[in-house]
Amino acid sequence: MHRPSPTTAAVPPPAIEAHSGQLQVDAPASRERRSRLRHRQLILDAARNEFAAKGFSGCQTLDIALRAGVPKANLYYYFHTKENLYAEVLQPLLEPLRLASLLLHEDADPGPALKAYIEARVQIVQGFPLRSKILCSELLHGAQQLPRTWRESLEAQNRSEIDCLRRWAERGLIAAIDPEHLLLFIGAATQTYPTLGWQIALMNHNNGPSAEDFQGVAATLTRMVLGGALPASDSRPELPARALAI
Amino acid sequence: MHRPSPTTAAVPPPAIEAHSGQLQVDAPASRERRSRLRHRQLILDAARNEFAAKGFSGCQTLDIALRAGVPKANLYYYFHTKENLYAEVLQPLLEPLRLASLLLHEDADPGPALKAYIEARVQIVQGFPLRSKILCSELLHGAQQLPRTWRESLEAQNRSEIDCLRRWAERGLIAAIDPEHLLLFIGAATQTYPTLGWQIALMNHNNGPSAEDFQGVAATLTRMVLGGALPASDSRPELPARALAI
DNA sequence: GTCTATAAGCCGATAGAC
DNA sequence: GTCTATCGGCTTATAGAC
Repeated sequence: MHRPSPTTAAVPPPAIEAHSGQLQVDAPASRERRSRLRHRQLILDAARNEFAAKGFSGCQTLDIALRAGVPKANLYYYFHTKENLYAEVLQPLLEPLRLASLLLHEDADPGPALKAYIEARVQIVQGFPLRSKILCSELLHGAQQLPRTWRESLEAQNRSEIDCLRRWAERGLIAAIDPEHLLLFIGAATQTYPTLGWQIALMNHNNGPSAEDFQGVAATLTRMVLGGALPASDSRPELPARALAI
Repeated sequence: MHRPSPTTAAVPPPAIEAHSGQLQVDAPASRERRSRLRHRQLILDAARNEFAAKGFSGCQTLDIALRAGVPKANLYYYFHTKENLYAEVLQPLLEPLRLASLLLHEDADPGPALKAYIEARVQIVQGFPLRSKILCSELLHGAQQLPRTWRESLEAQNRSEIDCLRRWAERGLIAAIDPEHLLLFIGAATQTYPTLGWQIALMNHNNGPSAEDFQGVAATLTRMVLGGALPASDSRPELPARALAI
């Protein structure tokens, strides 16, 4: 597309923002205004957790209100509908996903670009674990609850990424792996933690994945993708592409 | 509950069983008995599709009944509750998953065992695409709708697989990749198709993934796992495990 | 066994007092 | 802006005729 080459990190802002919302940023506002923001944020936080735990149709607005510690009507005062609340919860995910997608462009060097892309995707999951989980569930069911524009945007990103990988493969820069497979694979793997968080709870870490876990995900995934996707540099076992199937 | 056990169709045979239910296999049964089985199967087929499309709480029993072409009450006559119907839909997945899990045992040769495991997992997804999707969504939300025994069984399998990988790593038979990461990774990737089927619909194939697609998944995944998980046979780029992280 | 008609209660959303 | 009390519709499940 049109990108100044993937230097180091990818997605700029999302660093922490894991659980509690941002503090009130503007000082001069009146007490009412601050309260308004705070209540909105309380509800958004509660909604994020409830949606992540039970899905859109699996959770109730009453539960969200109870978790937020506000009356249910308050929730409708601020967000009007359950769908709106859902969309606002997911909102912060869109821009980082778009930026990550831009890392895969035809003129980039596949190795560093894939590495940066994987790191960006992992960072998104690390920075927005619950929202990533919600989005995963949403895609799983056809994104029926997503605003049309969001859905179209995500579709376009996906097409662009596939095109990039396909051209790389045509030019012999990466192995002739189906671009769809590679991409779905990266997407599935980076979303591994929010997706299969249920299994993770069984493991040694009981308080959710740590920073080291995410480092491990990025390292493992990058290693596997680069090991499998880049053309064989020298003599590797060289598995015949079809020999393993079914 | 109180059912005379569905004689023919149960758990053992599931070989194909992709979409439509099996035909009536036993000849001598009375017409009523056949009709009973056929109606049960009609409902199960409809339920599988509805649950896969919208999730447990996202779909309604009325929709299932309409899709099956039977009155809603019929559905409750056969399955009593929505939960029961859900569990019966998922049932055929359990034994294949257990068998696949058994492929990872400490005494096996890691390379062939991992290859066989991946193929088994991919075959499960290929043989039961909708059920796999349903189970994925179920795990995503904490398996809250699964019978307790099923949940415990899946947990035990997961622990066993992790233990196997850990011992292999301790003995130097595979690279020192976190077993959890490798397993989650394989699970996420094999479930790629049912998980992200929505994105796949955007691609060249509009009628769902073909047998070639599944071959490609198994090949790609095996190549990546073996390329990344097995100890470097000779001189490979050799990415330092932590250099890539964040 | 099959199906219509309805019960029971849950849940998103709102009216309206404060 | 906040909250209680409640509506109205939807959804699981059943009663009871056939």
